[in-house]
Formats: sequence, structure tokens, C-alpha cells
Amino acid sequence: MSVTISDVARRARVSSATVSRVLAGKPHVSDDLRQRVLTAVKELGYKPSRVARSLRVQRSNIIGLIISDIQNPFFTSLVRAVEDMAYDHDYAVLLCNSDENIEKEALYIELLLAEQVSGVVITPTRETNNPSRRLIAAGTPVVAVDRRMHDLDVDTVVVENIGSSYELTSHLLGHGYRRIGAITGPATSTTGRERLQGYTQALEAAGVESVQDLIEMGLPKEDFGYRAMATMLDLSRPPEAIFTANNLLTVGALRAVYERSLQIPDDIAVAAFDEMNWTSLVTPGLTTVVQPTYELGCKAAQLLLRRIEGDNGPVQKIVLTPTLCIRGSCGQH
Amino acid sequence: MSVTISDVARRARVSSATVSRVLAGKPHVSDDLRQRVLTAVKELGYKPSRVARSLRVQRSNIIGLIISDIQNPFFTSLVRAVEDMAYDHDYAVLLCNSDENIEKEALYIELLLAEQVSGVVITPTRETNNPSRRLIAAGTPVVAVDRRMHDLDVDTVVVENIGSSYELTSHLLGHGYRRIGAITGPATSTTGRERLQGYTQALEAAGVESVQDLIEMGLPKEDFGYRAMATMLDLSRPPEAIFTANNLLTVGALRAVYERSLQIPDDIAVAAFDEMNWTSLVTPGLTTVVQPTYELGCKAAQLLLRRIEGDNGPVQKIVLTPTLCIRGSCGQH
DNA sequence: GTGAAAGCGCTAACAG
DNA sequence: CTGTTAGCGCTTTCAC
Repeated sequence: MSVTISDVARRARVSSATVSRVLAGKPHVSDDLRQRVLTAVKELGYKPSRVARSLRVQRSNIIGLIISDIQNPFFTSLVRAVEDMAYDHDYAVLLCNSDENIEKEALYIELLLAEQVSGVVITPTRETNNPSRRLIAAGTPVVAVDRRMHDLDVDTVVVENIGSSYELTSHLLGHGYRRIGAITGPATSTTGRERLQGYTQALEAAGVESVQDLIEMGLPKEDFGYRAMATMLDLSRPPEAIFTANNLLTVGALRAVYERSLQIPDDIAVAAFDEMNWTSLVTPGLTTVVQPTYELGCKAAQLLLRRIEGDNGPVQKIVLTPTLCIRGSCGQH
Repeated sequence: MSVTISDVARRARVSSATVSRVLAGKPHVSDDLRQRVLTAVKELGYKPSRVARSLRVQRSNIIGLIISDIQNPFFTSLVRAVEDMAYDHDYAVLLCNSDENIEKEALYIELLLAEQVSGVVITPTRETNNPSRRLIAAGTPVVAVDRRMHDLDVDTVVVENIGSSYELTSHLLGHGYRRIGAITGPATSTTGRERLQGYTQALEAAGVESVQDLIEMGLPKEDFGYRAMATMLDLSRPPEAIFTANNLLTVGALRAVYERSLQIPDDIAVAAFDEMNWTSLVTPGLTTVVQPTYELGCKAAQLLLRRIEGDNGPVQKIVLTPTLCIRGSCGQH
């Protein structure tokens, strides 16, 4: 049906091995034969089967990308970055949404293994005892991004969560707020724990006692952000300011604020982790920690590609630094 | 290295053909053998190679998904929907960003062909003469989503663009605005053209003459939205209201409005195509046309899956209906 | 009901 | 420098 390497070989009056060599850019082929092969390839419109190649070399030119949810805009440019890098190196990317669900993550890992992918970039659901060890066991390169894996020694690229949360919280403190709430992801995730830690440390450094009622940790989804904010706002002594530890939580929290017709920053100041394309469009603009999301994906893909190409150097742990973008949501600067 | 079908066969003391039959759920296998195979599979932790299978059956259990840019939130839930459906049917999805670039689209199509994907869902860059014909020629099922392909007879799922733009523009007219601008995607895309058409028809129906200076068509990116809006606002007679025909254009346009400290809706009313998670968070809330984006992806994937399973029925053209969400950006309702 | 054998399209020894 | 050959792991006739 479709044209194969032996069709080309026949037409060029050479063996298929020669065709393979020419196409792989291997040396030791006479110019004459090379030319014949090339014209035959063109005349026939031959495109090698990536599937057959994958079976033969026991490795497909595909990289797996497991994230928790593509609908979360944070992952969107990370995905884009990985895809861009992959494209440049003739890899395709298989996209998998794990939904923070360890079983789904495990299932996808089995699938990627069965597809014999060259490597995988993953935002691991859990920090320990996670299914990625199956990949390691199979010798498939893995790089963790956004979150760490404590019991697996793999290349990792994350952002400086503690420092930037510290900075953001300090910004709030600098405006005189003392009763500051925090809404973060779960303690089981790197980002949830570290961002809370930055917040706590900032309070401590300022000699402000942290209040249990003003800390909410839960699923990093809009719904939880909303409920957490609503709960706090309905406290007899609601917070004067809130620190939301990721984009979805921020959206949810703002919804609760908006619903109560509260004014930002007068009624409640807001400082948020994660930049979004509309943070400068609300009034006042949102003060945010801007993560280098595209770069995160780039670095991850680069590390992965390097491993795939055989780099056996020591494991790398890269930490990227977010920047603080100050707007009006915490009061006048 | 990894465990293969013959390892299982050996252990179960059967032929690999039998193992294959059992795993494929084929009938005509005695219970005894079936049992032996199943235990051997479990004991060995055997996972069939999807690559080998793909080569043998000349078709991989992968579906290709070509969109223009995953960074555009519109595509995000469409992608998610496709992935969800694929996952349920044991397909993996290969994500491709074409960037509205016909050559990149063509390259990706070749890649998908070489990967022998079972089918592809695509938001075609062009309406005619597009590279998807290569897929058709190869017998690979294709479904177009969001945009049509005029010269290729394939399953298609789009939204009612004309009608909803008409409705949105009429909403603006109903508030008494007469000088209404429009910022849309290029005339070469289904969405750009149809949405402009809805706008024009609404003006006509209301007996309002359309003004050339108030119509800007260009790349559906934030940057163009910004420039187009800026140009109009700097007109000696700027528009009283603006219709932005997609999410990115809206963001750009709002940036220009914001930059000039104009009040919505008093200085300029805004009506936008595409819902975003923050449209109710700005003040006033944005009046939008809400596309059923997830459903769009679902339907597309369903059509594709049906074709993959051999459905030869007539080509389907599905048109989904968006809803209008009225908030304050066009004035009091 | 079951197994033997062929072969999907490619690459990589190995010979020459 | 070039061709022959042997598989990669699976499915699918075709016999029995």
C-alpha cells in the first residue's frame, strides 16, 4: 500500500541497507549510490515508517508529557515549551492528563512504556513512592518539573517557591497588613508545602503569629479557592489580606470576594502566586509572582533530550527564580 | 530485556498465537489454556508492546490532534475533551501546534502519517487546499473542528458563528449603540469570516451602516487585538462599542482600553466572543458568547472514533450552539 | 481449539 | 563501500 524502503531500494537498484544508510546520513556510501537513493526517495515520495523504526530500535521518537491538567493555564505554556523543543528535535509529544490521580498517572506511565517512548517529562502527583519508578526501572529517562520526587534521583526543574512566597508575603506585611490569610495546595505537593512555608517564614520574620483559621490547604482547584476564601471572609474576624498560592485558587478566591462586593485592596488585599493574561486587566491589577513557565518546560525538555542522547552526567536539580510583579491589589506601592 | 509474548507463551506452555487470542478476547480458546495464559501474564507482568502491534496491524492506537496553539485557552478544553475520549478508548493523543502555519501543519501531518495514527482531529489553518488531503488520501479518518474545510468532505464540528455574533451585536444595538467596531480574525478563516458576517448582518438588520474604519481583521492574537483597538480609539470619532471576535483579541483590546483609563461601558461598551474564567471577575463583568468548547472536542473525538471503528455512513456536519452570557460591559440590562 | 510460520518495515551486524 | 541476513514483538492466515 504505502511505499516502503524496499520499493526505494528496488528503484535505486541498491539494497535496503544502503537506503537506510543514506537516509540516516551515515558515511561510507559512494556519491553515486547516495544520489540514486535520494532521487528514488523523491520520485516515490518515500517517508520512512516511524513505527517500523521504533520497533527495530526499541524506542519510539516520542516523548511522553504527563501533567495534572491541561486546562490549568499554568501547564499550558509548559506544554508548549516541551512541544517546541520536541518538534525541533523530531520528537512528537504524547500528552497525558493525570488529574492529580495517582492511578491515572500509573496507567499513563504503562502506556508510555508500551509505546516505548524515548523519555518522559512529568509533574509528579506525589513526592514519594510514585509510579515513575517504573520508568526508571525500564531505563526510560525521566525529568520532573514543577514538583520534586524525593525518593527518585532524577533531573528536576522547579521554581524557587519558598523564596518567592516569602517575598510576596513580605510585600503584604510591608503594606501594614498583619492578619494575612493563605490558601494553598495540599501539603503533599511540593508547591503546596513550599509556598506555605514561605508564607509562614515571612510572618515569623516579621514577628506576626500565624493563625490556624487563616490557613487553608486543599486541592489546587478553583472550587477549593472559592470555598476557602468564603470561609475566611465569613469569619468573625476576617483577614485583611490574602495570599493565594496558585492561579486556580486565585480565581476561586476572587470569586468569593467579588460575590461579597468587597473592595480590593481596602476591604481585602490580594497577593497571588502565578501570573495570568488578565491580571493587569482587573482593577486594581493583581500583584503576582510570575513563574517562568515556558522556560520551565524548555529546561525540562532540554535535560530530557540530553539524557535521551546518552548523557550520563550527574543528576541535575535546576531551580528557576520567579519575579514579583507589583500592581495595585495590595494597596499603593 | 522486557517480557514478550513468547515469554508468556513458554511459561503457559502454549503458542504465542494463543496468548494473542486470549489477550484480544477472541473466542475459540479453551478455558484451560485461557486460564494458563492469564496467570502467566500476571506472573510475568507482561504488557504487550503497542509498537509491535502497531507495525503488525499497520495502525497505531494513537490519534493526532492538530490545533493552532495550546496556549490559546479556547483550545485547552477542546484538547482536554479529545484526550478524555481517547483515554476511555485506549488511544493516546499526539499533540501538535500548527501556529496557523500551513507548512508546520503539513509537516505534522506527515509525522502523524509516519506514526500511522488511527485518525486525526484538526482545526485546519486554511479552508481550502490544505494538507489534510494527504490524510484522506492515505485513508486516515479526519475530523475538522472549529473551522471548516471546503474542498474536503470530512466530518466537521463547529459552532453557530454567524447567529451568535448576530445576537451579540444585536445586544449592543439594543443598548442604543450605533457606532460599533469589530475586531475579528482573518477573512480566510471560518471563524473570522462568519463572525464578521454576523456582525454585519446585525447592523444591516438595524439599518445601521457599517463603517470601514471600525472593522479590523487580522491574526487572532492578543497583539493584533491591542493594535486594532488602539487604532480605533485614536480615531477622531472612536466607536461607542466594540465587538471582539475571540478571546485573545478581547484581551488585547481590553489592554488598549485599560491603558487609556477608559470606563466600560460608559466610554466604550464591550461585547466579546469566548468565555474565559475571569470574565465575571472584572468590573463590570464581560458580556460574552460562551462556546461549548469541551463539547466541541467531545463530539469531534466521538465522530473520529466512530470512523476509526469503521463507520462508513455519510459525512456529518455538526453545528453546536453557543449561549449568550450577559453581564455589565454593554451597560445595564 | 491450537500451533507453525510468515511478515509488517526497518536497522544493524556481519561478510565480502 | 555494499549487500545479505536476521530479527524487533506482534497478529493472522493456514493447517491440523
